[in-house]
Amino acid sequence: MSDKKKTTSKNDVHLANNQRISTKRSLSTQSSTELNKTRSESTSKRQKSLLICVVCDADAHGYNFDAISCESCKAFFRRNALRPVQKLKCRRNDAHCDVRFNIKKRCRKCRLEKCTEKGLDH
Amino acid sequence: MSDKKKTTSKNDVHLANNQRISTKRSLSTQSSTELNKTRSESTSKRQKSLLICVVCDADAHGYNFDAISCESCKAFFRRNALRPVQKLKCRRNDAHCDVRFNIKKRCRKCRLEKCTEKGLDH
DNA sequence: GAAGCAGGTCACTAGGTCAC
DNA sequence: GTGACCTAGTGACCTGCTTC
Repeated sequence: MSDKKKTTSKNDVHLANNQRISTKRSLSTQSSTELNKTRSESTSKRQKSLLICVVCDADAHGYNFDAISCESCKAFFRRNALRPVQKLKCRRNDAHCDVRFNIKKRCRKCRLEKCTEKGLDH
Repeated sequence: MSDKKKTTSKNDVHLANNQRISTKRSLSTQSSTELNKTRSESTSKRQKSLLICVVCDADAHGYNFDAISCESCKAFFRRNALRPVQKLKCRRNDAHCDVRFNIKKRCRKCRLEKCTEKGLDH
């Protein structure tokens, strides 16, 4: 667990308030510049709800599987990461369903694809 | 899903004893901030039979299709939600049939209309 | 010790099933 | 067609490990 961290610019934190900062945890590697945000840097108190999930835009409070993600996408990805995407069926057959948090019945296939696309890594 | 959490006023729980509490689950969407109801808040033990169906006044034990509804109205709505109401015929032609649980043959059209009116959402 | 995250747990509900 | 029961998916919260 833990450390996941890799930070790529792609991992700039997407704040709910539309700011962007890079807060990747320590991890790894990429340019260290991006990773700067240390825990303390990003203000000692983790801006708990200033982050937004890269998958569904819901409030997030940190990294899960190497990406800023919310509790529900984290759980979703945990359950489905190992499942072959092909086994899932898109609700609309066009594979571009909206999977944002405010959508009632989110397409599992599209949600899983978006997780992968956004860099969630199990 | 979840714990339910969010509470919208329309979703205040209608208790049999005439109390109201809000226990909405997350449903959807609203801002996640609202979702705070914790498990314990909504009383740890969901007051299983204190709820009454908004459609037919039968005992309910939680939300179905975004409204406090009983098992039978849930099944009814699931089967008929997508059916055009116009295709149904009111048993009395006045479209105000009593659809409470103690009525023997409930008018399908009026029952479906009441479901919609009470906010059941598929 | 504090903080962050992976994984576990469990209340809750949508949808399926089936006797009637 | 109805309604009771069952099952699987969801998401909030919890637990434990790791790092600082």
